[in-house]
Amino acid sequence: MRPDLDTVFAALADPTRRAILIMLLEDDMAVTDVAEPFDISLAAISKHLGILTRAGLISQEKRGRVKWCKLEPDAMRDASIWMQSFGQFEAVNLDAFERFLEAELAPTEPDADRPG
Amino acid sequence: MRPDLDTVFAALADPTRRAILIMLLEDDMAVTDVAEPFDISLAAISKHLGILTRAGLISQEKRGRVKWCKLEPDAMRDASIWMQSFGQFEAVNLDAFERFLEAELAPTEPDADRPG
DNA sequence: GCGATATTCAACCTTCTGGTTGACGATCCG
DNA sequence: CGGATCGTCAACCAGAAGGTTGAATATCGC
Repeated sequence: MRPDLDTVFAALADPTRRAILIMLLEDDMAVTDVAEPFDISLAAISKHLGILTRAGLISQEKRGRVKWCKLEPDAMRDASIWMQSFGQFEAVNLDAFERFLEAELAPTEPDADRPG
Repeated sequence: MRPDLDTVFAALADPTRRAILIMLLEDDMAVTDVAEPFDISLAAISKHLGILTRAGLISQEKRGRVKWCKLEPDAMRDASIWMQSFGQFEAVNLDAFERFLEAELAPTEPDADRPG
């Protein structure tokens, strides 16, 4: 399923949720561990994770009593593509960014498990 | 001034506002002309334009009694970079990637998005 | 000056959002 | 088994978001 841009952008509009996404860049995490650095209730975090899940930005898998949260970058790609239609970001540091990526990606094997 | 990601993403989360941005891709427009294809009041459109302006996504310049709206793609730039990091490059070395992100985004927004 | 046009302001309504707390269903472990 | 841990649910609340309408402000053109 492809959540619409409304849902994705709305999910991204909250700083807590963006912080969660950044945390998940490092590694998959359990709900309790996601909640740890924040000053809000576990229930609130649980809601945020629900919103991120409905937006397709993460997925959640329950193993035992622990629910693991995993980044799902595909949803963001759609939104990213939408934004790029506004194009002309040439002023940005994309040069630096691409050089960085080349350096990072070149040594490793191209990922086989990533659809198109 | 650099509006923060909260403001930009929140502005993008509304379909009316995204439609307005697409219209402005073609050409600068007066407020009344922006409102024309929509089924909501002019006042509502005026509010949307205010939100887009505060997000830095457009600018408004008054000439005579007509206020011209102009696309300002720069604001989308930060958000676009932020998103691309997740959308396309999650397989990269994340430590290095985060340092890159920090360098790109931190100067304007100290740690709102990066707890701990 | 006056009426028409362009846009915003102010007040209001309803719905959504993000937070709380307390109770609950599962699951692990001693 | 029984207690602790993990996570969600339900009810509730304050405030923000998106819409409305009607009045107000500016500017244009005659």
